[in-house]
Amino acid sequence: MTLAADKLIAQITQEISSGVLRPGDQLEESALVAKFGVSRTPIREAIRAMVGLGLLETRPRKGAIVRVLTTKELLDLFEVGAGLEGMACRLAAAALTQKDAEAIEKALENCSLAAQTSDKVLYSMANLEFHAAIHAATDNHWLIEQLQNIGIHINPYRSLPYDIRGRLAKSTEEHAVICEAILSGEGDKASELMRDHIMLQGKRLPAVLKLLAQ
Amino acid sequence: MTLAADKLIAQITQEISSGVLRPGDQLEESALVAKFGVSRTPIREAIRAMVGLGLLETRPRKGAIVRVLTTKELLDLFEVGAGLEGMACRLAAAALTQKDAEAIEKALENCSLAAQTSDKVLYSMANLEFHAAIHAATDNHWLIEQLQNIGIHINPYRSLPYDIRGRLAKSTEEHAVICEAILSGEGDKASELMRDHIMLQGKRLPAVLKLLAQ
DNA sequence: CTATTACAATAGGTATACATATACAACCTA
DNA sequence: TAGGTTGTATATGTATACCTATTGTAATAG
Repeated sequence: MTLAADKLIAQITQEISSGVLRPGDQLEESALVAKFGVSRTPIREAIRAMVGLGLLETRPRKGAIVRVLTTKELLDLFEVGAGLEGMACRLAAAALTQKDAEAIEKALENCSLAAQTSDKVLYSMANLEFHAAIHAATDNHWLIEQLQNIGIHINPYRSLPYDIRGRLAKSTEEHAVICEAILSGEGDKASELMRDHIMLQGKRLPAVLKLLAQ
Repeated sequence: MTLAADKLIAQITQEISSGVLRPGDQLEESALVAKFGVSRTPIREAIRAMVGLGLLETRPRKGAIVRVLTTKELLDLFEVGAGLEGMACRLAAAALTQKDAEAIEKALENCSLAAQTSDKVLYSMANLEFHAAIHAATDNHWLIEQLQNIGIHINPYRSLPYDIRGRLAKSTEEHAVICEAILSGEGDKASELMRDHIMLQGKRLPAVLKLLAQ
């Protein structure tokens, strides 16, 4: 027996993350009423919750739009994300269990396979799996939540980051070194490697944004 | 013309942060209706927004309570907070302006003065000022938001952390070393010092929680 | 005396009605 | 013809009514 608002939050979040809803898009309550077949009350509750999560923004009497991030804000977000991903590596190295280690290695293997076949969609999934495996290994739920939230925010802006020739193989190599550092307990080293790994993508962000703006 | 829900969010957040509302306290909608003189609609909107912010939690048909953090969750929160505070130092060292430097030094001086007079309330304020000055110097608004949110969460649990003899002076010393590292551009060093500085308080958290539980 | 069930009261979940501000368009005036 | 003002339509903000699930209490049965 889930609440109507919770279902709406999940659905709308998914649409934002997947790019169906794009930054700046207006969310008209009446349209959502028609679309989801519920009254305005749960719609408005979902909207307010997502404002709290930073996914939407509202202006009085102007309704809700999907939050638009400036290039500066996105770079800030990347910076924090890179730092948190690094932190995750450090904590993972310190708290690693056998199960965690196996999950990370499995994900790394999937990355490798996807990179060999140059399958971008598959690689994207394996990439997420790799990072998620590290997150899980931290055993720090607050950190995991923050990283998930940042992922939702960043996702719409990284539609085509893997188009650069040879990037898949390079990225997998970086993953391998990070994985090795975590498994050997070198938390600080893994942390810095991961931060650099993420910031590398952040550096390309302005170019990606230019493409998306066209 | 601010929205009713926004005012409610600010008010209730303040009450949580200041300890008027304690973790686990029930927020009855009818009581809030009576207290604030608005209808249930904006009340519920405020509640949902604060759920998104992580300050409240709701169970279906059971309404909202102030989010209760287990000791584990609080330690996780401290860990992330320490990491982000460290990150703030690193970024501050990299982006420091003259104005920022002066603000940090001013705050450090206030810490020193408060420590000399052993004024715990004054020290608490100066301490916040010191950290806020570093946050501002990062020029990373996302990071600042996260740190503020974590502060709101941690605040209710640190009512009496400065009772340990000599802690004020010691803490100020640590601040001084951190300040020096930032001002001299040693970001990584400042980052680690700050992380240790925060984690030191985190280590004492279980003891503090035991006191609060009595 | 205790345990279980049923009923009632209460509080949250949803729908809808009402109020108001904003935006757009049309018309009037200069 | 251009600009401003006014009116109307629409969408958001707020209030309230209705419904349902949960909880507590009381009564009855074992």
